[in-house]
Amino acid sequence: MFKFKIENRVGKARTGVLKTSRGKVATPNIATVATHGKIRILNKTDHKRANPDLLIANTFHLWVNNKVKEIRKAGGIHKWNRIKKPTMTDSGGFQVFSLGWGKTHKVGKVAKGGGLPVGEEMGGTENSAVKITDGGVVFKYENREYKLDAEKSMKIQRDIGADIIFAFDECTSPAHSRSYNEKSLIKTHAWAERSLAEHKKLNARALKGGGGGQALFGIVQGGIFEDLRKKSSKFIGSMDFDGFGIGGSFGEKEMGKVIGWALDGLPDEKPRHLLGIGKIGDIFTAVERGIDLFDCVIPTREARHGVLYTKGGRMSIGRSIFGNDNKLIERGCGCFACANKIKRKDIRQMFKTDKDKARRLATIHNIHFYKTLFREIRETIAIGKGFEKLKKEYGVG
RNA sequence: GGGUAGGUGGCGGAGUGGUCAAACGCACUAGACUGUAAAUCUAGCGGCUUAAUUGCCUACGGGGGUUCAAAUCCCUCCCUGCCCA
Repeated sequence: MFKFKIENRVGKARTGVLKTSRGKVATPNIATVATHGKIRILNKTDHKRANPDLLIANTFHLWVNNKVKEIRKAGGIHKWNRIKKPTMTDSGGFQVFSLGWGKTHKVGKVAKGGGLPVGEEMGGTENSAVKITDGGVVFKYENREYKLDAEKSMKIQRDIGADIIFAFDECTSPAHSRSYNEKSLIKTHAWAERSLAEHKKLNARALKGGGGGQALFGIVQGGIFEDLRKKSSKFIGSMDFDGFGIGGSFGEKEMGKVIGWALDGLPDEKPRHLLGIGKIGDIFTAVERGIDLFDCVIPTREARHGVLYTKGGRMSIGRSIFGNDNKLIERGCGCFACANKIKRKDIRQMFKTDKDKARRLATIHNIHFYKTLFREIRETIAIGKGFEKLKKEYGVG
């Protein structure tokens, strides 16, 4: 089952409800990253404590770690990890970038500043780890080769059995030229058609066999180029996807514009997911342009690295100024750590003496923080006021 | 009492005649992290100074000596570990 209903609107921003067979997700919302099927460092109990609304696992990493067979035998990811939360899987398209050009160019998907590309294929031209052809992609990963394409990604994602899956695409690098993006977009569009066709086949078979259907989201690419983004948006938006992902790379500065172009040709009534974005400021930027869903490693990865989020700002809790800070991580926070009266100086100390525990508590706190952020965003949209004020509360603007 | 191994930065520990303010760890300090190569990575870490890796000063248990030159060789004293009595 998959349904999406928009409930409130303020300008282009909207709230809605996504219904899956694992439950409802109020939007806007963020999927917590659970690459290998569970959130890093958290145990079973911690997952309940953190209680994320939505999870996203990763096709490529589950596949190369030989987990897919196990998952299929167990009857899908929800039975395998025993986490009954609406779940998505990414297609492996991001690894085409992160393990390939991302390493060559030494950049992430959001380049510092903006104004890229700096030049034609800047920062290196040898992408030896990932070979990309019209047909698909060959990854050289840990001394083995893995061949992935649209059909294969769909099959694997079917085996994993998440509620929402993504089309196979190529995420380009922020250092890629216009001409590279043009050629890449042709591939991504062809792969979108192949993904959709394969998915329809597999989904029909699954539904006939009494299994659960999955929703498939197509992905808009096009780099930082207005015409390419709009073209992709129109092309992908006209296809029979259940929802859409905005993928690819850009610079910090042009993010808002790129999101606008990428949403330009999408049907209004279907959900839009901004892939891999999750800094607080970026979330506000995206929500006010009409994004419904996000996913990002920031809350969990930074937690493990000792960054705790509060409305007052990010705290690198290892800093010496917190050595004597008797305040709670955040006053009024209802997360497991704060409810247990963990003080800043305590968790700082714990990062030295019991790192795993500190990382777990920090992860739970940050997930809770993001949940609160999104709940408040939804509330301001629902009552039609307070969005700008909320931005300020979160130190944005 | 005899023997033996040692004493280097906050700690552990390289170095055994010149290129040493001194490898490498740890600790400490600061920074990064945007569809997880990430339980990770970067940088700094004697003092003062400079636009600068620029310049100066202090350091290898204490004292003395050999040498153009010593943490490195010699003498002596002190201290520590271990073994024997």
